[in-house]
Amino acid sequence: MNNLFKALNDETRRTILSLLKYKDMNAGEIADYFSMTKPSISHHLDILKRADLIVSKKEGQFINYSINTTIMDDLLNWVMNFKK
Amino acid sequence: MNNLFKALNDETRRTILSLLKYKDMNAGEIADYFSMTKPSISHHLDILKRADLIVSKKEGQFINYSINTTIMDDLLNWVMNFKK
DNA sequence: TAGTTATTTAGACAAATATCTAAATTAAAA
DNA sequence: TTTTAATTTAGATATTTGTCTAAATAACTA
Repeated sequence: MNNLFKALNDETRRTILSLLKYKDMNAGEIADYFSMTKPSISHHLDILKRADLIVSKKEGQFINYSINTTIMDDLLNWVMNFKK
Repeated sequence: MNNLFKALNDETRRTILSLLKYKDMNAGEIADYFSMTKPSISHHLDILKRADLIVSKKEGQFINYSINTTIMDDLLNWVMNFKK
């Protein structure tokens, strides 16, 4: 749960997730969306990956990222616990 | 959303929430539960309050804290957006 | 093979965060 | 009214975090 909450505690990372919700993107496409350097975005992708919120797959010289919504179930369950 | 995710991104604060889930507690009772100074706990309570996750009510020399689960709905909706 | 492109890794640095001790505030009790 | 108790505020400090530039890695292209 720690990694999950940590990953979600950043606006840039939450935006990345909402981008990937609509379609898979490679690292460069994601970086182009932000006014931030590629290394910074790479770092955010790493944190999202560590939280299992996204999955990466190398395709040629590109690295494709896609969202993993199953991990959201953990969060869903956590929240539901407070709604009785 | 920022304040909410920030507040939840800490094990101590999440534990405080799960304590308050069962019964209201005053600041001292909450602090007694942890091996941490009262000022530190007071700071955590402040962050939870700013995120509207808890509510405080002064009763005599005590300050009673209770959970506000309605704010969890925001989080619930946010998560649901990813589960389509 | 040499050069270009996509991405990450490494290292530095400023800002944010969690914690502490000491002091201030507020209310009850003696 | 003086003291005690509950809690917060203030200020200090070490750690974590987000961002950057420069360098490294890996794969495509001419």
